[in-house]
Amino acid sequence: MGRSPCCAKEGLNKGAWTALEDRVLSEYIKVHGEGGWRNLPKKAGLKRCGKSCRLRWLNYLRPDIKRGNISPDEEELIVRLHKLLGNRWSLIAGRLPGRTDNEIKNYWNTNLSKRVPDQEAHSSSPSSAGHGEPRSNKAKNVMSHNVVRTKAAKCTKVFINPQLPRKGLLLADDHKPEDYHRQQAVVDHQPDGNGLSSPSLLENSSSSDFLMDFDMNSELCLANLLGLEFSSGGDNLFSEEMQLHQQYWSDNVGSGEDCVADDQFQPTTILNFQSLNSFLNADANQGDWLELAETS
DNA sequence: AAAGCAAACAACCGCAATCTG
DNA sequence: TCAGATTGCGGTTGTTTGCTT
Repeated sequence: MGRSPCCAKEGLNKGAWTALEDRVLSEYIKVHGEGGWRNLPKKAGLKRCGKSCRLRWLNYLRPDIKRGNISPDEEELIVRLHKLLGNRWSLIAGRLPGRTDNEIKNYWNTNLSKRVPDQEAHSSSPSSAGHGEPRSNKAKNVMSHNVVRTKAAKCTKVFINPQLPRKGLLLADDHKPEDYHRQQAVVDHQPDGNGLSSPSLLENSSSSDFLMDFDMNSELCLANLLGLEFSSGGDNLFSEEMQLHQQYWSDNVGSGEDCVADDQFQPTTILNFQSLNSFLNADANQGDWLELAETS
């Protein structure tokens, strides 16, 4: 019943890897490079499943891996990223050079999940079920209820239409009302040294809608983001809005709440409607006010 | 010293996403 | 376009290690 195994199990080694197996795998990958995991064991002469080889390489044998001694800074970053992203270990690991998703996951489950406030542990960490609950409790991965998440997409622009009492923000392209007139002024962006944008006014229009491009560099480390500030581009029509966004980001992104980036941390801005409501003094519903405009 | 227990961590498994022919 | 193959991710489990009694 069920799906067939990923590879034939007969005669394959399981359990801990030996030093010899490690050496064989490392040597093989040095020569042939990563990839082709399914056939790798046969070619390398290992009695292991391809998945097992991949895991062993990625988590332990790769030369650029740091292991153990997670620093307080890293720890803090893990906590914040987890609050932001939930149990998306690979994404979290991607922000911590040299750390693997498995290590971070283990570290979280054995150390951090016990320390973070109950509220968070329960809302975003299914594996926090480790608090005395049986291991067989197969909690599925559930995102924090207050985190909005989308498919990965390069989304950089948030449109705000103040004419719809601070809730007119746009819907995703698919759902945009036909009568919507995008008369926004356009705020251009000039990436600064942090890879962030420094919006500047390009064009104005009779409407006070505007477009802001956060343009976070895909390589931007969250550590940079946590302390980010927008430059408002001087006194202009949009200063107030800029300040609101700056306030939002420093209040919420900075603390890791109610905001999430896409899978590659590509330029994506997703604003939780409750948070936005609170600072826009609006009463929007999800989908009422937010648009992520795909730019690629 | 030994048994019991819990914590830590390495590895496995199933599923989903992505790739490829 | 689609089905099968492959890869990657995250939850779970098994084993080892260290502490306590």
